[in-house]
Formats: sequence, structure tokens, C-alpha cells
Amino acid sequence: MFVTSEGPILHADLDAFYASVEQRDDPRLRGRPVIVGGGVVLAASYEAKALGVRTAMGGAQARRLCPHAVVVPPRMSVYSAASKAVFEVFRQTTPAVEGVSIDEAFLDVGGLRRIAGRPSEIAVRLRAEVLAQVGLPITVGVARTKFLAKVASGVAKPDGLLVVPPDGELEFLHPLPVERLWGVGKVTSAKLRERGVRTVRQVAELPEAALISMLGPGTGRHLHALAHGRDPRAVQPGKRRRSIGSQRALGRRSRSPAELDEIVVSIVDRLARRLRGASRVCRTVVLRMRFADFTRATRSHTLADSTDHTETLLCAARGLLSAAQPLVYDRGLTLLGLSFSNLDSHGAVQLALPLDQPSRPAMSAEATALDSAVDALRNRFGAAALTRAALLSHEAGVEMPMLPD
DNA sequence: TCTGGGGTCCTAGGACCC
DNA sequence: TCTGGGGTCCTAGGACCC
Repeated sequence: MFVTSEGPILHADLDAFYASVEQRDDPRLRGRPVIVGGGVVLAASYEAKALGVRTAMGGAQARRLCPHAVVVPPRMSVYSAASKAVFEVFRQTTPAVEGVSIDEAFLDVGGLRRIAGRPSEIAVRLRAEVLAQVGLPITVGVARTKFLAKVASGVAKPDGLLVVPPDGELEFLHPLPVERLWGVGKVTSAKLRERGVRTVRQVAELPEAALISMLGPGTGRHLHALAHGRDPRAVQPGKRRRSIGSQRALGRRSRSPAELDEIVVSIVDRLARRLRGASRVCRTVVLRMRFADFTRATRSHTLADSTDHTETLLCAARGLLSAAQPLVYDRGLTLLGLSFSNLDSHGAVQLALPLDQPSRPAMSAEATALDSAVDALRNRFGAAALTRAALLSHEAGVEMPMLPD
């Protein structure tokens, strides 16, 4: 997928996405502080943010800061539908849309000038269309590069529009704190501040070699370029997911091997279904763990062939978990997750690919039939019932019977 | 305040190959 | 006996993002 980006680029970012969806769907929530999620804040409306509530904050602390907040449970499928509708509006604007996350995308509007007007006009229309068609506020940043467009939308939030003109880039960028640079998080920010570097201007004034010795070659070169307004990354409409994962927090209570196995079964089951739903296959299974002291560890296994078979993936996951048993019990497991990476296309999508792509793996017809049968059953009876049934049958050492067609 | 769930990319060492 | 240069793949960890 090659896109020559002439710029300008729009970065469109929905405001307090989950909370805005809740306010859209329930008029009583409008103008009030809204917190989505119970144990941990998944999203906070701007009314709640004004009182100090932040994403990922513990629920107890959030309620202390904001006792009058309305706390609502997340409705992921509604957010997902809203996201799809918003991306549809993006694609009505330009085919060159690169999704960043559920609520964020880059749009390359270079080449649209003749038919759609100036970038700022396109951005104004885009915001109006999202509001009219989906009912959600969205902020748009416009600039020559992805990075500047993203910084612009961040500065313009909420419900704003900011255009960074090509001749005003450094003027806009240099006064900002280093934390605005994409890729500067807690660790990098601390290293920079330790040396008195607080603004993007100060980063720009440092020689690249100094940044490299401070932060390593990768980050050093990256930040040096960004601080000078250089960002060659093009908008990539064809970008595909490189891994899928799922995890479960376990709390502090210690879990029996049987309980852990049940969690592994249900996660593998869900992920394998998502894999098949997306016509993808994976070759690497990664077990993710977090422990009572908040350290983490991963263990991975790469299969000889790509697959989307639940049984094959489950087998690999169980192998990883059993090899990690000493860690699990020494350090106290508090989170268990799996991710499938090394993704490949499979099925219909594969046919469109050139011949040098990895070929579709040989599939056992039996296993494929079993997985399809299970997917059908799940649609009828629900995932939880089925996972439970599979688990019981596994414990009892019997195979799940195949249903007649 | 004891901290979710979904991702991306980079680095570095070891195995293995030519 | 001492030993180059280059490449790929796998594993593990870490920083970062929303």
C-alpha cells in the first residue's frame, strides 16, 4: 500500500468518546460529569475532567474528586457502532483514512483541494458531518505532517479545530512542553527534565548526538526530527492489525491451576473466534503476566504454521502457562493475558495477494468444521455457556459431540 | 488509589545460515 | 587455532499510546 503524501493531513479525534456517546444517548447526562466504567475510569466527560478525573484512574479516587458524577457501565458494542459510523463519515471525505484507534484517525486530504476546497474548509465540514450524522463532538487538527496534525488536535480539544500553517510550524511547536512530543512518556520525560529540558524548543536546540546519548539511537533520532517539525510518515489507509489480544485482571487472590486454565480457555476461545471473524491466522502465541509487585513477564511460542484453530492455539497457550508455573506462584499472578501475533491473511483476502505471500496453511478439515460448529453454537447459546461446556467435557476427558447439520 | 484492556514499535541477545 | 561479515528468525523486555 503506497501513498505519496502531499499533505495536508487531518487528525480527527472524538472528544471523551465513550462519555460523549452516553451523553448523546441519555439527555439527562448532558452538561453533567459522566464517568464510564466502575473499577477503573475508562472515560470521563469534560465536566468530570474539569474536576480532575482522568482515564485509567481508580474508581474510588474518581468518585472522591467528583462525588456528583454519574457512573455508567461501558457499552462497548454501542461505542463500536458509533466508531464505525464516524469512520464512514471519514471515508466520505477521503479514501485515505488511517485508523489509529476506536476514536481517532488520520485523513490525507492532499489532492482534494480542487474538488473539496481548502483543508480548513474540509475540516469544518467534517466536524459538522460527524455531529449531524452521528451526534458526537470531534476535534480536528490540520497540518503538513501527521505529528503536527496530532499535536494540533490535542491542543484544540475539546470540540475544536486548529490549523497549523506550513510557515508557522515551529512557532506553534516550540513553546509546548516536551510531553507533547509523540513518544515522550513518563520515562523519557523524566530523563529530559532531569537535564533541564522542558520545552520542545529546548529539545530542538540540542544536537542529535546529545539526544542519542541521553535516550538511545531510536528515541534520540525520533525526537530530534519531531522537534524540528520533520515527520516523513505517510497516512497508510491499508494498515492492518498486527496482533490481537485479551487479558483478565485477577485481583490479589491466588488462583488454582484449574481456575487459571478456565481463564486461558475462555480467552483463547474468544480470540480464536475474533481471528476467524476477521479471516486472519496467527503463528505466535504470547502469554502475558503481571504480578503482585506490578512486574510483568511474557512468554511466547511460535508455531510451525499459521492457524486459527482453537484447539491448536489452546494447546500452545496451555504449554506456555505450565512452563511459567514457577513465576506464577513465586510472584503472585494478578493478571493473565494472551495475544496472538505474526498475523496473516487467510481465505478470501489471501486470493488477492501476490504469489510471494506466505501460502495459506494446510487446514485439517475436521478441526475447521469443529470450529465452525462451535461458532454457530455460540451464536445460539452464548459464549459463556459454551466455554463452560467445553471445559467440563475436557475435564471429563470426553470430546464435545458434533451436532448434526 | 494499590492500577483496565486494547494495542504499537523498538532493542538486544542467541540460534542458525551463507 | 582462531576466527569475518551479513542476514533472518525467535524470544523477552520495555516504553508508549488511547
